[in-house]
Amino acid sequence: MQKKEEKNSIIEICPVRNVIARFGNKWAFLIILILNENKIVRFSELCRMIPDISSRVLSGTLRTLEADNLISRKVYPVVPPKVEYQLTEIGLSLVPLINMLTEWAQTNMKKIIAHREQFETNSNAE
Amino acid sequence: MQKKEEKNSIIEICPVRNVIARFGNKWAFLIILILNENKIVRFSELCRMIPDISSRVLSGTLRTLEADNLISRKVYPVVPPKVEYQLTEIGLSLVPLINMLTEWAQTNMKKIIAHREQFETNSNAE
DNA sequence: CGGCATCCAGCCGGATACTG
DNA sequence: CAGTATCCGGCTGGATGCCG
Repeated sequence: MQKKEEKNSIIEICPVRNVIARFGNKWAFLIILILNENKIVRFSELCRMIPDISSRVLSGTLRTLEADNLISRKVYPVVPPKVEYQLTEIGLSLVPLINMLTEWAQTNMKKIIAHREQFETNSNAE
Repeated sequence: MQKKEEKNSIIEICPVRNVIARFGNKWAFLIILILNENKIVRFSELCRMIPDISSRVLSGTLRTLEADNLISRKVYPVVPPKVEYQLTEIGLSLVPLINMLTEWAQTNMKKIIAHREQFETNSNAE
């Protein structure tokens, strides 16, 4: 199961990245933001709010976030099934950071993308 | 070159993630932090400071960061070659955010990992 | 020294189909 | 409704070797 036990340089062990890497995936930030705005959201609502995500990936992402206790999952034993997701306290405490990242990105976006395009043009031209 | 032109849902276009995704990779954060502490670092120094990274991946990551104007690359036309990397202003402006993320991770790390392990145990047991 | 070329394994995310 | 099962393509990251 865990085979990276050997590669224990200071950096590979570094638990910070271990933690951060979990929501560095494609959808985690967005899901956290949506849960923050809507407080309690059902699975199918998330599906509709993020049209590009497949239910397989959505459920996987939710599972990871739940495992890390960033979101909580509540199942109602009814038919048809009903499952609600919401942020935990830890998840909530992450929201301001995500917002700051988002603001930073919005602020610097234009310059970054412009520079990126120019950089690639130069690379190709050279 | 760019074939995702069609998939232009609100989210897929979302430029914020487009920007953030670039340093959501395995080494970017760490490199930015190292450059912040050492101001000016040569390629081989980075190699030594991050023993787990291959030179191929390191140079790729540096290139991406340079393309986005987060770091600058200065080549000295000497033999043997000498290349120095340092943060740009934009890169520098990102440092506080990374530090906050790091602090957040350090604060919540233990709880998160504990919860994760318990979660996985439950999943296997059930 | 600072890369790039090549090759390759593993994982991530997407499409589709099916189920309690 | 809320997933799981299966399959699969592509990208990321790692190992190695070469080159100006």
